[in-house]
Amino acid sequence: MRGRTAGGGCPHTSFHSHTQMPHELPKSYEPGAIETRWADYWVQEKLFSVATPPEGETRPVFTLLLPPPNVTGRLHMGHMLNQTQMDIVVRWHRMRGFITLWLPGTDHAGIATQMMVERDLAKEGKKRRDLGREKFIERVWEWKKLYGGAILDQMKRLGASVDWDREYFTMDENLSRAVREVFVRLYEEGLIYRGKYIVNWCPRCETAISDLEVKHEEVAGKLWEIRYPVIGMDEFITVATTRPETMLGDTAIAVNAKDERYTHLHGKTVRLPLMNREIPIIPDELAQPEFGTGAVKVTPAHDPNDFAAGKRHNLPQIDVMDEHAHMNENAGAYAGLDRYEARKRVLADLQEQGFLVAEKDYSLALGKCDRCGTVVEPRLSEQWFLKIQPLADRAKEAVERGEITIVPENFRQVYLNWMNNIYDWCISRQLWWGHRIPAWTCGQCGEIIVAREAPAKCTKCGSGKPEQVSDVLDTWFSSGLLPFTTLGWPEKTRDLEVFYPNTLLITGFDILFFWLARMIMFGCHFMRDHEQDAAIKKANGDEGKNESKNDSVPFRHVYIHALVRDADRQKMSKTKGNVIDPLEIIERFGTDATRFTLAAMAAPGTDIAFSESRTDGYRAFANKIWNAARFMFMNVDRVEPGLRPTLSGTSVVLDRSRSQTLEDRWIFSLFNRVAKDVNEALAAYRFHEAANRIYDFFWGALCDWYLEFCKPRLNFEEGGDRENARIACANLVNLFEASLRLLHPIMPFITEEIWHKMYDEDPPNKSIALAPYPEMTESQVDLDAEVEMAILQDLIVSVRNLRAELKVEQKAKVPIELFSQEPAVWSLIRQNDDAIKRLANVESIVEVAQSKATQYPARSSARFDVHMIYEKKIDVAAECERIKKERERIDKEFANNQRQLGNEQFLAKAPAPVVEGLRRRSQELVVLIEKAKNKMEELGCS
RNA sequence: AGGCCCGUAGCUCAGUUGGUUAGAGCGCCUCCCUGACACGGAGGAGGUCGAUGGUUCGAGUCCAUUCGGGCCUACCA
Repeated sequence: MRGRTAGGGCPHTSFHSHTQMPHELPKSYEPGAIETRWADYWVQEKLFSVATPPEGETRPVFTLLLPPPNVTGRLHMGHMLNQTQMDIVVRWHRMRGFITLWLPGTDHAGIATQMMVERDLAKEGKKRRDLGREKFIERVWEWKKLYGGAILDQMKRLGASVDWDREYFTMDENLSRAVREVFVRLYEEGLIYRGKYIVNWCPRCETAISDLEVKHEEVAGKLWEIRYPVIGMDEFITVATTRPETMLGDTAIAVNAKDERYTHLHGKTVRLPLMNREIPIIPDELAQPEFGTGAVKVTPAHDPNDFAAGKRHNLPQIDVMDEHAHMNENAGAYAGLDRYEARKRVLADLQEQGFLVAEKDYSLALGKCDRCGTVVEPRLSEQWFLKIQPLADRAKEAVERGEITIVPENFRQVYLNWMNNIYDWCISRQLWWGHRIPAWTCGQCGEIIVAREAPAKCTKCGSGKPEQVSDVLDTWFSSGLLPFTTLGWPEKTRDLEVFYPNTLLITGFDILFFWLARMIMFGCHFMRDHEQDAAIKKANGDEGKNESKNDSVPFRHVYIHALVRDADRQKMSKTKGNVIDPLEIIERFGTDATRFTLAAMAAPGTDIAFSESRTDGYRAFANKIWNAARFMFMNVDRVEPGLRPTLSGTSVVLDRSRSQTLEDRWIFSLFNRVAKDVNEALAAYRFHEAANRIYDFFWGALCDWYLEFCKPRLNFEEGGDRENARIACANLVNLFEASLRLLHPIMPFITEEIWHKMYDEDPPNKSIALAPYPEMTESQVDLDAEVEMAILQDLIVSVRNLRAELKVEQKAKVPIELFSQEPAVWSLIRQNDDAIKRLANVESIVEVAQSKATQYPARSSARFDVHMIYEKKIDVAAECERIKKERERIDKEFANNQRQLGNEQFLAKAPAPVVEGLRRRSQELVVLIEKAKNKMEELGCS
């Protein structure tokens, strides 16, 4: 239900019926109902859906991909920060006239989703193997249908202006087809290979995981030294290990060839304790003389370095564990034991048999599964790998050459460092949920067939029904393709032509390598011959810099956002229990206030310590806006019912033809300045600057000064001029409307609500989101007005200041005497006599020919002296104290100025405006010092 | 082991290429329920910018060292 809260009556009923104001607004802003209403409206009206632009389109394009949240996910503060920033940038571009596409979707999240469903199954006492692969996958799809949309629904509450018609899921048929295509092409190009290598294995998830999915944790462990008897000699060789149970799989001892301590043992063998196996001593660089004893055990099946050494020396690989990290039949007497149990027994037995030499405290970086925390076990297994170097080279180049810019810039270096030290990527996972690898094994001859569709028979031996490999692909393999697959690849679609490369990517640094790096690798590889529509590329410009740029990159700009922490700067985590639920915050303060908080705190590169008190403050800001609107409506309804804004392009319309009051000139000047700053801030992702600038303008300038100045003009009934009131109203309405547009990207809901009301629910666009964004109009910047206003403000504040100090009753009006040496100041004060009286609570202003600065109570500025006529016992001591303090400050500054101005080096080297400014200030200071001195004398201060 | 970031008012944070008097929100103190708003208005207190040294006419800002806090990358047994 949209519509005014007052309901019922005709909005244009005449001004005489005082019972019914057309714009009746509640006294305070309640965001809840208003926000959900507009959130629904935006989705239902499909306001942000983008049709494929036809040939010949000449508008600039802005494309942004939503980093797909896991289907299993629930919205957290990180999402909200990310999405708020994206929405701000997206709304801003849309309002600036870009064809703006923001693509939403979710990620199938292999391990996470499988775990969720396995947990459900466990409640029924079942395991996934009880169901079998097909049934299990059906079950996952059911789960996805039921819960998978939750996070996207939550997004709607944030107001995210995405194109819901283009929502994707990484397991959609078209995206899956693209994944198969990519796999096959990479395989055909020789970039994907299969082989038996050591991978990171999670015994709980029962799958291989990539290097990135291993989190290292520094723990206090032990280093055990074990001695192996050298055969045929009365000697032992001692090695050190942190994982003694792996010694069961040792197939050699390595020593460094240059290590003279062991030269005499070259070519000898040792007897492996517990297993009673004879293994050689080999010279290999694996052993570093400086470390430990200089000799190292070699276990090719359980350690990546040992694996490599084993290859060099043709050593057997003895795998002593199974996929659950239990010891297997190769572990002899220890078969069947869990790895840690086996460790205990092995150590005990070694001890007993006299082979354990020492047990030392040792700090080691233990690798744990990112997903479940289980200690990762290096495991020898058959996996699929992506040869990364060729892809990384291009991906590196794209960033080095500036075809992709990264903000904040330090992440550029992080990215390049990583690319420079990259290893092949293990892309196969032993899971059921995910994109199954498009490869088949022939049961007959063992041939591996990689194909887009299931082959009917073996391509080599011709026997029937090859079986598809059971592994699926790493989830990031498919999400790395999204920038082009969501636009229709491998088809050469018009969408690709228009929207690729994406303009921007906003994401967190935590998936810099997982996702961002992979998108760049895949994009540069698969889109290498791509060219964006020339007209659109030109329209987009980037000041012309884009035109020479390569169009294979997945996006032209990257903005990396910070981490949201709790108010005590602690990282939020479920285990710590300090997670702030954004929806709960929204419930309490409103989405707008929450968004504003995140924007205002989002200085690039700095983590955000989310504090509710800030949000509370911004809720007050929303309320302030609401009440300023009430004030405006109240006056419009009284002065000129039915008055609407004169929406004209990107500027604010100032009616300069008739009334040109100082406050109008001033606020319009300021507005334009702010518009300029905000546009610049947003262009540089300086969200906090944009937010603060608008906040200060709206509250500190518009509400605190402009509206106060306007009041008498609007009040024509009390003898005012009705025409003047009309002009004031029109200007106020236009200014307000433009301010709403300026604020809209950050606070979309309240701005939408008020904006519609300004047009009596019949606005020129379906949404303020489709109205143009304000830009600076140079001609409306009015420096004189700004200077004049500053003098008036200074005067008013001075008088308020005196009143507060003398504790003059709030209601009492006092006369003041004013002096200035400048005729211009005189006329300024005369023209604004009424405003000064009202805002400073002054009864009368008497112009005096002689300064009364020395008579208490008085204040001075460089431009005027004001003396208040008020009979009250003066606290001479306190006043002296105040002046003294002020003088100290001025003296210090003056001394500093003189020192600099007396310095020839400074005069010679400092830029002219700085010297100029200092000189001007010095003159002011001389005046101020003189005034203060006189006053002190007058008062008889010591 | 290598790299990165942070340390500014009681709290949370701004302070773009070094340039005149270091800012904001919240909190605190005083006064005011004035017809947009007490989620408000007016005024005020509060900082030797972690420490030391250097570059410079000039440093919160640049450099070095150091202390404290955080993060990322790394196959050293």
